[in-house]
Amino acid sequence: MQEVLKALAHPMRRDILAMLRTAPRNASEIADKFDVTKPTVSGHLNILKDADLISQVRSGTTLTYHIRLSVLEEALGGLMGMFDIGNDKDLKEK
Amino acid sequence: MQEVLKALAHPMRRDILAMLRTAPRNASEIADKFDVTKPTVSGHLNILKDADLISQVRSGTTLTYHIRLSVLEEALGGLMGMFDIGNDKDLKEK
DNA sequence: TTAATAGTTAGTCATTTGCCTAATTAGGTA
DNA sequence: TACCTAATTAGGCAAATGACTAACTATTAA
Repeated sequence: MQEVLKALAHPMRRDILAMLRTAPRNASEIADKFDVTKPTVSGHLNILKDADLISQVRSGTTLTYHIRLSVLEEALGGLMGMFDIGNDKDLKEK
Repeated sequence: MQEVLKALAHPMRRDILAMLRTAPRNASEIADKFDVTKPTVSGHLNILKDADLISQVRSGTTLTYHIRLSVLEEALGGLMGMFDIGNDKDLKEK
């Protein structure tokens, strides 16, 4: 969870995840969407990968990135649980 | 949302929020729970306050901190929405 | 094997973070 | 007033972050 929250703390990384939510993309496609250099994007991708929020698949010279939605869901779920938020389970207070 | 996610990225700040979730506390009570100095805790409280995740009420010399759960809920809700997560609304895909 | 392309890693630098100690502010009380 | 306690702000420092340019690795194609 710590890794995931750190990863989510940067807006560009959230935007990368959001664009991968639609479809997988390779590094160049991702980099084109942002006004920074490729190495910078590569760094952000590494952080997302360390948090296990994305996976990569090589095909020739290109690396395609996929979002790992379940990891995101688990982290957010854990956070909600930590604060007892989102329990639609109609108020089953003790 | 940016401020909230930055605030949530530090474990001590999440723990502070979790303890305020149970009941309001003053700065000393909070500081006692952690193995750091008061100024350090005060710094974390400032960051939580900047994110609007807590509010403070003075009573004499003591400041009592309250969690602002709605802010947390909104931020997490926004995040879920950003990734289309947690829509229990039985799959109403377009 | 030489070259071209996709992408990463290495190295540098400025800024931010997180912690500490010391000093200061705010309020209550003798 | 003077003093005590609660808590903050100020200042300093090491480590982490986020960006860049330059150099390197990996794969395909001529």
